[in-house]
Amino acid sequence: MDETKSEIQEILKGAIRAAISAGELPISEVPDIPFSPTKTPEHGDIATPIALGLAKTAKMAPRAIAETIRKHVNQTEHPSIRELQIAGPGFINVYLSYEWLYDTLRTIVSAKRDYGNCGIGKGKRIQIEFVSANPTGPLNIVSGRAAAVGDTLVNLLNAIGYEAIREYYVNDAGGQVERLGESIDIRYRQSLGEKNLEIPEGGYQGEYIQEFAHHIATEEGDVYLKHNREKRIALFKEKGIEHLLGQQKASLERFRVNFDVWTSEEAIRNSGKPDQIIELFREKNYLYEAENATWFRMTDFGDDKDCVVIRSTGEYTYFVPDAAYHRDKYDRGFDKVIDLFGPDHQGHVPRLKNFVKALGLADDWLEIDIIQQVNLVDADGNRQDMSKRRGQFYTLDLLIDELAEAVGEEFAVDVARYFFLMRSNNAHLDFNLELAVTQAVENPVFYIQYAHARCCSIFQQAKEQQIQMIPIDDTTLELLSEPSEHELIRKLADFPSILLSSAAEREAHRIPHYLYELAGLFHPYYNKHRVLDAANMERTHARLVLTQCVQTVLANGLKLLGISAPESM
RNA sequence: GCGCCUAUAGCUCAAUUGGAUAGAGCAACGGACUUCUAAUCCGUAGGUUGCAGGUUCGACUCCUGCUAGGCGUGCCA
Repeated sequence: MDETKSEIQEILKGAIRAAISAGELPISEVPDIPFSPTKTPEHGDIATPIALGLAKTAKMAPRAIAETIRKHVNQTEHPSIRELQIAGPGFINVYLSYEWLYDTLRTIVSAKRDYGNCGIGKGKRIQIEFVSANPTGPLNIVSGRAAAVGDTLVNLLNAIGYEAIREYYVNDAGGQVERLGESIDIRYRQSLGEKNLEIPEGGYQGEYIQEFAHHIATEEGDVYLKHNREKRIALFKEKGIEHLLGQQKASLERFRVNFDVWTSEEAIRNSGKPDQIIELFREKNYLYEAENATWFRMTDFGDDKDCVVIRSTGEYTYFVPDAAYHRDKYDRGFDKVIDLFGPDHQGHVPRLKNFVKALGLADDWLEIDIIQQVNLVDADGNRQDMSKRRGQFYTLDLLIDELAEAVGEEFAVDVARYFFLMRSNNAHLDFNLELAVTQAVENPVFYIQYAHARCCSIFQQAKEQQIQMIPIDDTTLELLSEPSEHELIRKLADFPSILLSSAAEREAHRIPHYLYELAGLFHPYYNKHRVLDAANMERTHARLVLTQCVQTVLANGLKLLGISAPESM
């Protein structure tokens, strides 16, 4: 399709050039030819608003310009153009020869699993960091959204020729995990019968902490009481991280998200890189001392406030290991890194970017994308706060469990992933668990999967009727002459550009919407026309090719989303 | 106060770099299984794109102001 587009561009440019020479178009330069999307087949295969754009400089009516351009296209010289039509305020609608549709099918059949992919990324290495939840509790549905989106983004980037990997930053250092250790300690001692203990301010109230502490108490008894409090907290912190991180890993695996690299904040802190960075910043005179702390001159980088990098206690704030972590990413040779953040870390974005700049790295090396929040709403539509510390949240596992009861385990993951992936990243998502479960059965993902299953079923039937597939070159594709067939093939032809723009603009949700539209063309076609017809084998073979192509594109798209493509339902 | 995100059909959401008549699903109503799978199809109905201006051939999209909600905003991450 890209080749066809540039061919059309050249033809139109030639026509404009000829019109200028003939003195019929008073402009000095031949412009680039933009294309506008054709929403309906009535707008042709390709459409351009070029005449509208030239109206001002040429001081002519757009339709008159379009007419002039059309006049200078010698159609007999260009068999790829079936018809040029001028429509609306002055759009030039290009109807291509049907041959391009059949070429699309040939392309799909030969590319198969690779159809839609391209090499634009040239093998450049990209790291995407996402989820990166604190190891202080189970993953909630917010992390589920991030996991689904990040995972798909990596698939998309790999499909367009990058070498992308998934990375998870484990915040196993700092105040939060300290509170975790303290909270386990309290629950542990309570479990052993100690009274008058309370979870401290900022501690973790969730039941899972009680259960875990109780488990330690019953399994290992009071052996930890022989240590002093500080030592106990350190031990419990370590035990807690191991336990909760293990839980998170299991949840992610169940959700079909497999990270390539897990990086520990503790390890970064101990690597010496934070100290090197402080040293570097000091040399560059980015730091100063005030109020007993060490500050970074963020205002020199355009921020309105400076920020503390070394607390009065002597500890680094999270900025330092974070900057060190990004330095580490750079040292590992990534051409680009993408961080997916939640909106609660939005304030961190300009600062992290400034730190990266202070390290001397290029501005566009680090990209930070925000995935908007997921709000929990009750049956009346009222928002409920989620708080890991207070123990109020819905876990990803609970979501999948509930969905699994309605539709089974495999489809539960499909439904959940689709649910998160169909939204654009900056849509604030109101989540009602009850509704999600009752609507699971009506989830649009089944519409897509069912279309795929139907394709498979046709081939199953063909096999039973002993209808053999024949080579595509021996197939009379011209028999695919129904408008609905042309529309289907046009949609199939869109896939590569949808994939590309979806990856390039980090808009994973376009894939689910595209697949839904494709299924939405296939189902009516299936209902109206029969593929297998013993009385018309020539057409049967042509339609089998079309069916195969629909199946291929659906399967390729679903694979990008990490959603299964069932052969029967 | 300042910064970011959001506001589209009763509900949940789409709409490619500014393009032609703003689209789906759910919910409502009426139809279609002796058929390659009815998790499907066909039809009806549903809109001042939060409000007010501006930019231009053209605005859901860009700019300004306003309203409402969410998030963030110097030693939590």
